[in-house]
Amino acid sequence: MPVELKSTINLPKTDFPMKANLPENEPKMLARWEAMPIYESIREARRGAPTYVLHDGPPYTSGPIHLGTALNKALKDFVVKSKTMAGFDAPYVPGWDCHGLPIEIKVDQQLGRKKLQLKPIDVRQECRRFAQKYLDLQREQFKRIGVFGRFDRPYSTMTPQYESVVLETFFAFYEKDFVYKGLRAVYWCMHDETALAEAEVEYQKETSLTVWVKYTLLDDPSRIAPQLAGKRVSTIIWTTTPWTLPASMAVAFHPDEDYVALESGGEVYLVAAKLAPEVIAKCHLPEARELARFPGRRLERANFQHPFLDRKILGVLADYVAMDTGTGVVHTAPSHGAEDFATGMKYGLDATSHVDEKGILRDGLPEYDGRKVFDANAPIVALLEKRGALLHAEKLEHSYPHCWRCHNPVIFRATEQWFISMESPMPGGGTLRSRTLEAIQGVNWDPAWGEERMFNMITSRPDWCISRQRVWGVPIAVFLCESCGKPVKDPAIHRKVVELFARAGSDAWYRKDADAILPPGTVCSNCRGTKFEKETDIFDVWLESGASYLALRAAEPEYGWPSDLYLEGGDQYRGWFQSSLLCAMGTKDSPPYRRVVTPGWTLDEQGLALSKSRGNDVDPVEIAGRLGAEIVRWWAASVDFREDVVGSERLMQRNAENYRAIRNHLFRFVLGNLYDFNPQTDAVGFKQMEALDQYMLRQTWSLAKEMRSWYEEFAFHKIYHRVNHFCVVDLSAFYFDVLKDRLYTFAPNSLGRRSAQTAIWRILEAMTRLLAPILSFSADEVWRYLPPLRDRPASVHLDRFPERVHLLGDSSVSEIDAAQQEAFSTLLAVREQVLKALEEARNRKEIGKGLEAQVTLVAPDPVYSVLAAYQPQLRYLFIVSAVGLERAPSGNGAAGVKVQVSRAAGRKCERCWNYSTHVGEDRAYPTICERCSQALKEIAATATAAESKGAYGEGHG
RNA sequence: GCAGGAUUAGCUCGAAGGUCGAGCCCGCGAUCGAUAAUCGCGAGGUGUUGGUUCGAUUCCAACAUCCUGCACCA
Repeated sequence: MPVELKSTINLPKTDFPMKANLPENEPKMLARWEAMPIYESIREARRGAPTYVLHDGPPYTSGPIHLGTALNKALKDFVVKSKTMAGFDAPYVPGWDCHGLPIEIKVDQQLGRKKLQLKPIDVRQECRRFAQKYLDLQREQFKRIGVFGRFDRPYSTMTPQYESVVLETFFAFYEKDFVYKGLRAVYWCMHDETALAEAEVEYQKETSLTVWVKYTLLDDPSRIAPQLAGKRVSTIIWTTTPWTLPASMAVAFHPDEDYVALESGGEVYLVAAKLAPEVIAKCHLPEARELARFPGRRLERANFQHPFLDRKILGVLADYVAMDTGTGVVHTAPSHGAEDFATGMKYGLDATSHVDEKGILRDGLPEYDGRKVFDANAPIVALLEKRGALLHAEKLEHSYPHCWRCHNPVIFRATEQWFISMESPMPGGGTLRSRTLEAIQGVNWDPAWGEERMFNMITSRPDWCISRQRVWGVPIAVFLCESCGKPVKDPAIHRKVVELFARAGSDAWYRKDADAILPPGTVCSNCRGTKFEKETDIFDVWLESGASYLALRAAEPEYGWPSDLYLEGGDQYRGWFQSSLLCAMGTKDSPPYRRVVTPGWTLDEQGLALSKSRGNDVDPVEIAGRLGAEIVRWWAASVDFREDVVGSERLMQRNAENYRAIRNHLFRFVLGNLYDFNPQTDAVGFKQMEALDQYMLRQTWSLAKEMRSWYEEFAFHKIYHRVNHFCVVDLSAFYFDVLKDRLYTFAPNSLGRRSAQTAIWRILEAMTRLLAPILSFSADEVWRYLPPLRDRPASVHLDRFPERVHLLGDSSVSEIDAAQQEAFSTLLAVREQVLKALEEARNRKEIGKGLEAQVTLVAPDPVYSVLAAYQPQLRYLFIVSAVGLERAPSGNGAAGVKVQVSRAAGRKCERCWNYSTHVGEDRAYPTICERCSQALKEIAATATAAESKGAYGEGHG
């Protein structure tokens, strides 16, 4: 084709790159946002608008973020940005959870033996440094994946202001008498003299001496079974820890399992039926004979004699009594086992521990008193033998808990702990538990099963143990009377300590002596004592994070009550959702959230958890550096987050491909065809537009409404799939393909071309805004390539979602034109038939591209009349050179349309590639068709006009 | 063991008591005027076993597998 002819074709032109080069360009965009600064600009733009508060759950600062964390933050970002674009003032204050055991353990490991020489205040300093390091790292990582928020002033549980609110929250419970101090069995390392958390315990193989011990029944045995009247009856327990026998307070039976009374050698033994054979063998009970059989519950509250102490032992029931080893009868020492303790509480048993912090037995018989627990085993066994209570002893290898740090065996030991009672009476009636259960029903749980789950957990949870024997946390800042041990409860003193914390942080508790904090002349209300010591325990970190929204509001009262949304993983039903709820109920008697949304877990393609050691780990920051943060975001939008989601390298790759399609199909194609379009002067009114353009604009407006409602229900994956479909199928494969003829070959300023440009411009303007919450980088990149408009904000993120006027241009245009809608769905259905027929012709080598063909349609009514009405458009819709139409006598719908394909008549126009019988009629251009001839005349006329007028501005500059 | 959840195409998803469907991937082809692009055609599936029903992938029950919490090895 001659150069001057080629130059009359309006080919796309844009600097908007096909290759996103996200890893390189995203940081530039981040720098631009930082310079604005974007978060503050958005808040400013929404000042005075109704607020929407998503309260951030604080991630723990002990390492870099992982894919689950990234998903969590991306989802929150989608919510905040979409609310912003919907017109809300949606602040987002990210938070971090900095205290607690995992950090203290890691710091312990770093310090090694040095820790023993350090004061608590120094250890805390190390922990603070550790937490701050990861807070800073995570902050950068969240920003890198495009999250907007108040990152320069986040909330953190280790700031003085926050710590003071934690303490204040505790005092609110304390002053209302929700708090008590009591015993509880915890893991205890006697070597390190400290309580251990579950996380600090590791199991190792250990050989222990196990014993079968006789407990004699004190009651009249006929009350259990008449056959036992007058007999000498005992039960047999089995234990691997003989040293706990001095603390034995009860024997536990399974309520529903069968027990038998075995007579042997003139005595009767009560053991589980299922274990009777084993007991007979091990304890050498000759000629054992079953006298009676009954369920374990018959033995509840029976009285037995302790084998060597002057103590009545109570028969109790417990579901955990197992029937696989032992005797089916469990000796119960409430001070030395978690379950034993719980059972003890239920039956009101004494849980006082007579084992001291060094693991030494106190207040016992001379045989074992003063010995370390494991050293007491042998003398206790000897004692049992002497008293005739030992039926059998043997060695057993089993797994036993050990201290993670010194690797010595640990024990259970009842110690004093602080609790918030779930049965605390509330001022307005009910208890903390019952009022919380009521409140749960007023929250919008999403998914809905959350309500039942939380309800069940609150129903069955024990009192909240809020104390820990650790240093990295907020101290329970209560004074204890030195003479009577009673804690001081005085609101005036509490206020003073809270103020101290707010001023100097909780480190002050470690720096100052009690006397320096307490007002002079403080007297114990219990014993009139005047000397006090400081409680050394710290709070459970869940109490800290549970106070997060209270802390945020204390600092900035403009945050309303309650917050609109909490969004965290399912593990937070036990954690943050629950602790936040209880803290809010205790202080404000209402839940802290209106709605709770729970994403699923992030797993690999096999459904396994992601982990570095497994090698299936996907690092979101690494992906951002290699493929782009946008890809992580696009992935986060693609999955149905309410269920477990899959994250893998393969999926990231696929989403990178998919992203590229959106970029080319939508962004680049439209921008390339707007190079000479100035909306102020070139836009065509809706009513003057081509029917196809009108139809596509209405489709887009319908999509916009759909997307807005999906944003409202957080159905991001629906947005993802619908947008994908829209870009690939509706736009690229159909609309844009059809439009190329009009955009490229029509005279630049012709109505047909301007109509198309107006439509694609409006579509892109709308889609850019609608995608901004998810594709935050790309949308803002596109923003800078869009034709300039007055009042266009500096960033898409400062703008709002499109309204009807932005797509339909005029409120007089109806949203829906049912007839047009119907007609196009018919035309599209026929189009499919045509494309199939063309493909068949292509396979027969009759044609190559569609324009080499002409088709004849034989259609029945009502399809025929639709086709007839749109006849002049059909060749463009089908991208062929000519369409003939005949009425068929009968048939059914679009599927009944017959399509005949033949080679197009005439010659190929060199300019537009359509075939026409009129090619050659223009003497100036003998190789072009009549349409092109007309177009060239228009171009020439415009050029002449422009010349006479002088400079001609080609759209925007 | 307890509580909650899941199972639909190779992958990510959508729908629905009535032949399920989309995009990607894959195969074949067209095109070199969206070109490290674009277009067309094609192939491909409801975890297992029962029950309710004219009809079940959908409703119900069991089972299997997986995920998340929690409890536990005296």
